[in-house]
Amino acid sequence: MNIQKLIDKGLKLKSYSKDSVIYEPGMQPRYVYFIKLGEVRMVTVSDEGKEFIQGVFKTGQYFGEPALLIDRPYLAFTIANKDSQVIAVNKEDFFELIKNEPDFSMELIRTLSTRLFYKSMMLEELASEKADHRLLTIINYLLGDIAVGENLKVTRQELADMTGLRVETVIRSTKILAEKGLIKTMKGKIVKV
Amino acid sequence: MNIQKLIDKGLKLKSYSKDSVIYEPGMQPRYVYFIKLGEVRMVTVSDEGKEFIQGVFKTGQYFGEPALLIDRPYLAFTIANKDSQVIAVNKEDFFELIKNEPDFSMELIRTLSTRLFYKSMMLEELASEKADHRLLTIINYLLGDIAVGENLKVTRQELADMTGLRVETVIRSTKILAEKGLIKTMKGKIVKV
DNA sequence: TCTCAAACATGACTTAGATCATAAATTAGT
DNA sequence: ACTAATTTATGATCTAAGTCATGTTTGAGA
Repeated sequence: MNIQKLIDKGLKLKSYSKDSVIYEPGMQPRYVYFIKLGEVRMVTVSDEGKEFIQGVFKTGQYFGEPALLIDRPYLAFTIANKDSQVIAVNKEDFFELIKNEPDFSMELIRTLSTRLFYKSMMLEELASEKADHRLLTIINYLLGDIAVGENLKVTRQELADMTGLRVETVIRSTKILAEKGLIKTMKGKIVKV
Repeated sequence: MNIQKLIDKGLKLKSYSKDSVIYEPGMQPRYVYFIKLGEVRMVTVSDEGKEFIQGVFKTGQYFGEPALLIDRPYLAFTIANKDSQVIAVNKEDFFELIKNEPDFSMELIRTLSTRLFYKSMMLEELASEKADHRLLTIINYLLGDIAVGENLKVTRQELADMTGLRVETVIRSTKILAEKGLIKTMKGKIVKV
């Protein structure tokens, strides 16, 4: 979906400063959010305060549709990772978009499928595999996005919040993976080889 | 989607006997499967042989689209839970369906959203919560589908395979939940109150 | 280049849930 | 109604990962 098109339609652009909350669990969904600029993380928080990163959304991507489409309160927080500008598209406009822009509708179906695929993979990992395997799987997944020689701009804490492990475990496990030669690290950072 | 319509179009009806495999991990997707009659489970299996139930699909539902839509090999097995009849719709026909049947396209978007919602919920559970909480969450989820007084036709093993726990743990935990009055059991079966 | 906060590291101890073994209760098929 | 096969049950260990405590390294901003 072309963001400019949405702006042309007169839809409102909202700004969120780093770490501000866009929506939180329990709220009734009213908008789908298209990111014009910035980055947003979607996290669920357990009763004991443990965070789990459900996803990260970047410039050009959108989030919040599933809850809106099936009309159920949000499960997660979405929080700006950086100062961000988003366009909030209300329900009616979003349904219009699906109806009248067949390309968008197809694109949405693909996006949802991709996310579903990722979640299925992670579910399998969390349900069945132990720390090392779990870690290696997301590391490889994240490495897919970057170029050889680059390093992952992700902290151990973030890896922990994506795998359901604790920082200490992630630290110990990455060390083991590096020793086994399954990943390469430089000054703590994980680099693509 | 109306199954009869698909049959009228001359699409082939395939039969699978209980426990036969419809597709397995690694295969390149060629069809989307509409269930005319029966029931199918989608399971991933870890290296150590542990099964995880990704989903269960019943008469009138369809499965296998995400992999086909994003053109990635299947992650899971799908296996007939009962003798089943399914219509295999090939890629071209499926894309036709999305393009030419706006109702179907909307329905598909909603279906994908619902599954995404369920997976997000389960991910949060597996990543952060302990056995009892995890179990109670799927039990309540499953109870949503049945009437008061009815009991869940799910074995402890199946609950284990949905939560990533082991049978013994599920057995011990259900007992605890029943003692706490959070669920009700009769002759081992969990009943809706 | 110095300082402070964030991120990484490591050891010691605890624990939830896995594993293994064995038995009782249900259910299904004849 | 009777056997065989599932499914549920329970006790005794074992272990991966969590927890807690206390460093050390790295990097961002003055």
